[in-house]
Amino acid sequence: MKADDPRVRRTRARLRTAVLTLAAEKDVGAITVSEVARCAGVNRATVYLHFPDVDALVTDAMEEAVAQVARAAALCPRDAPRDRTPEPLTVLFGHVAAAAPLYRRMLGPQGSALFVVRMRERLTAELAGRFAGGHRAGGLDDVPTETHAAYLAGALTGVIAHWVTGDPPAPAEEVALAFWRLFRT
Amino acid sequence: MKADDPRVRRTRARLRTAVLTLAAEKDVGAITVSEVARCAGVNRATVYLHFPDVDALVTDAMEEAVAQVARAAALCPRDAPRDRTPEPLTVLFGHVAAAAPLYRRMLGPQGSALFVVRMRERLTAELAGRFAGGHRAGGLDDVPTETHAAYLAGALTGVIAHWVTGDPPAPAEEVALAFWRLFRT
DNA sequence: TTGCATAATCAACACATGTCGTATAAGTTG
DNA sequence: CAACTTATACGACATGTGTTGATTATGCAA
Repeated sequence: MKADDPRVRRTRARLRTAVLTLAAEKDVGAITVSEVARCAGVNRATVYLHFPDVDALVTDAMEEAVAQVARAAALCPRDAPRDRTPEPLTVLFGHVAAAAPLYRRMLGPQGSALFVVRMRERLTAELAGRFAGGHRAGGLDDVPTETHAAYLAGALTGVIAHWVTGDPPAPAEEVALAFWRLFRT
Repeated sequence: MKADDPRVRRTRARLRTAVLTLAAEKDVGAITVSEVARCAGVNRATVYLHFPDVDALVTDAMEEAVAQVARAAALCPRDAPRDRTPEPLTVLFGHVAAAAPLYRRMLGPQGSALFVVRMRERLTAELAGRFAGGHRAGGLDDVPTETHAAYLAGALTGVIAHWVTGDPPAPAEEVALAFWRLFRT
């Protein structure tokens, strides 16, 4: 199955659009393969030619969102002042706030384990790359890079999950700064 | 549905045992309601009287494991020496190592979002309780307790997830110490 | 343009899900 | 013991899941 075949591109695009359409109007966890196929005007069996299950399908559609988060996180300069949220982090939390219903769904009990895993993996990889070679403060140079990255990726995921499921949700600015303070300590 | 009705207790116990039996011999993510009912010698419809879906069923059976992790995490004295892993943390990572296949499954792509959420929630609650009233170092007293707890709960979850999915898995003491160093920084 | 490769369709399969209404039997209370 | 409450069993239902084999059509290349 060549990814650059026009037919493949067309079908996948249709599926992605269908998922986002459905995700906007109903419980993401309740999206079914049948629905997506129907909504995309594609045969149900065809879906299985591209994705093993509905989770992969949904996650693929979310990939872009996840990538944004990961990139923004990696952009944070680690030596920025403790009491001012760095620009990329503000952007990150703003992005999550804008798509809050989606994140609430995906990170909540109805969410997708695959989504959580991908988000953490992506964050971990991005942060590990950021650490490579560079000196880390606090005598942490002997902590494995990967573990350090996983620690922070988990911390960020945890804060976001707790934030978006909060009622009422705290202001993005506030949470962003709190996270930054915790990170910079 | 009274929880102390002998019939209810019997049925739930049967279901819990059935889940653990099945989990030991096959992919946790592939456990079906039908199977559990069959294995427990209970009618399939009866399962739905107690649990909304298979995730809740599995998570219920795992509750004890999660509780252990949360309790151990909360027991860590925050002023212990930087370069020696505190006892409870050693116990915690040892416990996870012992049940590694289960955690690998539950925290991995095939895992249960509900399990992840419960684990994080439980950790967050336990840690928040630990923070209540106490003074936190590093000028973090103005960071919301809940956010701080969510940060650490996520960090721990992240490190564990990354650890148990590693191939080959790093030694428990090593990861425990790395986590402790990160926490104590 | 003609053929070839293969993506997509279609029908059908066995199985699982979640939800009924009704019947049975276990447990509780008088 | 007898009358009640209600957990469980049972059968049936519409729907979804993955998968398969045969068929149609689309895109590419000689």
